[in-house]
Amino acid sequence: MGIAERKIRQKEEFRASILEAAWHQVLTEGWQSLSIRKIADAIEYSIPVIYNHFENKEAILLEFTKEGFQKLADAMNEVKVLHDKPAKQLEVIAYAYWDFAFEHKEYYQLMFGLGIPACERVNQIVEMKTMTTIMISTIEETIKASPDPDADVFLKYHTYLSILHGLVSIQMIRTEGNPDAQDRRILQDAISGFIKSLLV
Amino acid sequence: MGIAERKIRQKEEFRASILEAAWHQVLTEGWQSLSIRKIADAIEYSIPVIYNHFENKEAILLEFTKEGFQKLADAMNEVKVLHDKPAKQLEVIAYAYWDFAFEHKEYYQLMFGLGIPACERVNQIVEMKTMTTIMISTIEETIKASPDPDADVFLKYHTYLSILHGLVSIQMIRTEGNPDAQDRRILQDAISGFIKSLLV
DNA sequence: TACTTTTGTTAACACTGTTAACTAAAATAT
DNA sequence: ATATTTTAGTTAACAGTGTTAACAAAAGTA
Repeated sequence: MGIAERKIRQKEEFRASILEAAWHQVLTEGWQSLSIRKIADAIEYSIPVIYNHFENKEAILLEFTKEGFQKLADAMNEVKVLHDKPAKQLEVIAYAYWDFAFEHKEYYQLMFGLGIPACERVNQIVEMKTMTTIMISTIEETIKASPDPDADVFLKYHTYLSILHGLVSIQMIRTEGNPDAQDRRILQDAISGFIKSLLV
Repeated sequence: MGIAERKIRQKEEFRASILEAAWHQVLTEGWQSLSIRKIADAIEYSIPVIYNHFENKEAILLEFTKEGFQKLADAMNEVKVLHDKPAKQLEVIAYAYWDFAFEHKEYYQLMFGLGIPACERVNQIVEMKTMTTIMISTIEETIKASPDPDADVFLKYHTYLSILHGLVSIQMIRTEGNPDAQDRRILQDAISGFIKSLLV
C-alpha cells in the first residue's frame, strides 16, 4: 500500500515548505524577525500545524544551524583539496571561512549566536573610545620600539582586538562555566604569538 | 529655590533605581529575561513611568553597554600602568580583557551582542564535527611537518578558530556592509601570523 | 456505510514592548 | 487661601511574540 509512502512524502514536503518559508523570511528581514506566525502566513496554514513538524521555533533554527555548518565544511573542503602543503591549506581554509561568513551572514549569525542589537548600539558609544585608545596607544609604542616601526598600527590593533574577542566568545559558546587552566593556555599562546609577530 | 534641585535629584534617584532593578534582573536571570514589566514590578511602579526616564528598552541596555566599556577600560589601565615595556603591557592588557569578560559575563555579552541561544544549540550539532575535523586534521599535518612536531594540536586548533571567529564577528559588529580590501588585509595579517607561529 | 485516525482550525494563555487617555498630586500664580 | 497649571503616575489598550488545549473536518480502514 503506497498510501503510507505518499503520506511520508507529503509530510516531508510540508516540512520542507516550512523551512523554505522560514528561510525566505530570514533572508529578506533577518532572522530576528522570524516568527511562527509569519511562517504560517507564508505557507497559508494555521499556526499549530507547524508544531506537528517542529517541536518549537528553536528546532527550526537548529535546522538552519546544521545546514550552515554543513555548508561551511563543504566550502572548506573545496579549497583544501586544491593544495598539497598543509600550511597553504590552513591559509585558504581561513579565507574560505571568511568568505562564507559574509556571503552567508544569516547562517553565520545563527551558527555563532551573533545578536545584532550590539551593532547599532556599539557604534555610537563614546566610552568605547577609551578602550580603543588604550589598546591603540600600547600597540603604537610596541611597534615604535620594534624592528619594523612602520607597521600599520590600526591593522595590528584590529588584529589584537579580534583575537581577544574571538578567544572569549568561542570560549563562552563552548562552555557555560568558567574557563580553566587549559583555556588560559590557549589565550597565552595566541597572545604571545601576536606579540612575537609584532616584534618580528 | 531648592525645589527644582530636589526634583532633579529625585529624578536621578528614580533613574538609578530603574537601572539597579534592571541590573539585578540581568544578574540573576540573564539579560535575555530582562523586561520592562519586571523592572516596573521590582521598583513597585507602573510600566509607563520607566518611559519617562528611558526612551525605550534599548536605551537601558545602552546604559549598561557604556558602563561595561568604561569598566573594561579601567581594568586595562590598571594593569597597563604596572609595566613599562609596551610589549609586556599588551600582554597584561590581554589578560585583563579575558578576565573582565568572564568576571562580568553579562556586561561582555551585552557589549558584543553575544546572543546566548547558540550556546545550547551549537553544542549538540554533529554537523559541526565535520568542520572541526577538517580544521584539526589540517593543523595536525602542518604541525607534523613543522620544526616543533609535538605542539599541542587542540590548542592550536582552538587558537585558529578563535582568531577566525574574532575577525569575522568584530567585522560584523563594526560595519553593517561587506568587508573591503583593508578588512581583508587584517585577515591576511592575522592568519599569516598564526601560520608563521606554527612553523616557528 | 460506520468507525477510527489523521490533519487542520479556532481560540485562548501568558508573555513581550510601547503608548494614548485619564486621574491625582504637587507647584505656581492670583 | 483659592484657583490654575504643571508634573507624576495610573489604567487599559494595541500589536506583537511562542505555545497549546479543545474542537471540527477530512481521509483512511473495517
